Amino acid sequence: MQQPFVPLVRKLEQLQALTAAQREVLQKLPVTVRELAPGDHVVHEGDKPKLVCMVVAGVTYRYTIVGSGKRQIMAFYIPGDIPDLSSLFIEQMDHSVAALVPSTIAAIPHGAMRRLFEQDPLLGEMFWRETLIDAAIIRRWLASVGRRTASACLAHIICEFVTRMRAAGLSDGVTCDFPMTQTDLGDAAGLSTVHVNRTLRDLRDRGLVTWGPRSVTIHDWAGLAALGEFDPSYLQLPRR
Amino acid sequence: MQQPFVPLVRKLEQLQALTAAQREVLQKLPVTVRELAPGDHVVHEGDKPKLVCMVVAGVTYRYTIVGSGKRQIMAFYIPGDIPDLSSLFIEQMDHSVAALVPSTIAAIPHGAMRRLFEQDPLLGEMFWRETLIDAAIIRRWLASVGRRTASACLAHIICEFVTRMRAAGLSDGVTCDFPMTQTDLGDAAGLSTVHVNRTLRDLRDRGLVTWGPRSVTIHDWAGLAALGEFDPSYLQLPRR
DNA sequence: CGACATTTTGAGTCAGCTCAATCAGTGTGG
DNA sequence: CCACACTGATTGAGCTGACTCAAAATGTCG
Repeated sequence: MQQPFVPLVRKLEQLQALTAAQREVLQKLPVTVRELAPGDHVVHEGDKPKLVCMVVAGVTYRYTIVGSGKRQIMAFYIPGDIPDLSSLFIEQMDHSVAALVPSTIAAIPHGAMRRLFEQDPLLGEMFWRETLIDAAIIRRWLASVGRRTASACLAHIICEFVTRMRAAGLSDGVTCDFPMTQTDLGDAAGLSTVHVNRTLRDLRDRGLVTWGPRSVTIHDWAGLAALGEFDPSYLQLPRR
Repeated sequence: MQQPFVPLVRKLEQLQALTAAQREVLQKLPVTVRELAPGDHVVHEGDKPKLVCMVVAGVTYRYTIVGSGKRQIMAFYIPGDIPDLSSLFIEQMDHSVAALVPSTIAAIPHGAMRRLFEQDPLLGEMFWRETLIDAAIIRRWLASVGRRTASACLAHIICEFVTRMRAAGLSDGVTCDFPMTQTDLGDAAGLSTVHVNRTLRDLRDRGLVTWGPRSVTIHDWAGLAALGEFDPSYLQLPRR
């Protein structure tokens, strides 16, 4: 099976190359690999995890349920991401993380992560930076949900996901696995499933994207990015 | 004038007492104190700051402007908060921070912060934790804006602000300075000013809150919290 | 093939929007 | 002390983007 740290190392190295020692320290972290079926939870709201979970393969998402029973998805996580890194410093989960598709995750004990940061504070700062990028993504979503139209919001979500998948080496930037259902997209964008359906049809009718089985193809990147006001700089990816 | 670090030390000590050494190291950080008028900027989107700015007095807010010219406010910051701590690890600002009312901020050079974290990694982790709480707040806003009604969203914002002000020793939990205009609240909640006005009137008519000049009084905390589905645990305040 | 999940469409409704005034509070200059 | 300017709160009226309910069509998978 794939070395679990490959996606993470790849991501961290986008900022700056790791030393051989750093790479080795990472790869020696004690991990427990786990396979998840769609809908299986990584953590539940209210849990007090003693591990952090890194996505190795698949897609997971962060969500919460509000009083009326509605769900708000707050992020999608792809290989290399650590959705619950915050549990290292915030004891109790204030949201849940679950798998969207069959996924592989690697659990690392909190203690091992803490020792890693003591041993190599620069690695600690790199992880801190990752949590800041995660926050920047959420702020973009907030701006989209609060102040953009349904079509702009969905266009932004599509552009962002494909860009991140591309950076992870999982898309060529044109066609991309896209496993979210229309219900998922609605819960991410604060829209009803019906309205997502009509809005996506509109994107298709405008010649921006087409849909395959659990995948998208972007036919007019400039048009889609303009519609979604998507500027990837907040993702802190290397210009390519 | 007030020691600039008093609000920050107070906030950090809510988790655990600082050692005398830690308190001293903090208070020896080189700061430049600056007074801001309402609307003055701490940083602009696109800037590459070389300082971080701590709120000493007043209120600042984080916002971005979307393509249509609409503004989305993404956080309010009160004394003790460091709105742009992320600039330490993310070079370019992807949003702006400005003063809502006459405010005092203290600027600390990035280099001094970095040395602080080297010198005392535990302090570094405390600051990391603060950025994670900031992210948790944004996620709550996302859930509110995406999936709650206008009245619930505004009730949540009010409860959260008063709770944080209380924790900072700036409110008794009943009456609180509340300097946001209805336009500001709309830009925070993703609503129009007109609708904010009607929704706030509704909260008043239900006997939940009354409004003074730049202040609120909460008459029925349980009712307001229930309406806004407000559970303060995500703020990581000590139970009192 | 059957059961279930997902997408699609139609039709009617409504929360929240825009436009347009009006009213109230505050500060400023004369 | 008053007129004026300006900001912010309030109200009315009509509109619309997005919602809900309901059902049909299309996958998908054991």
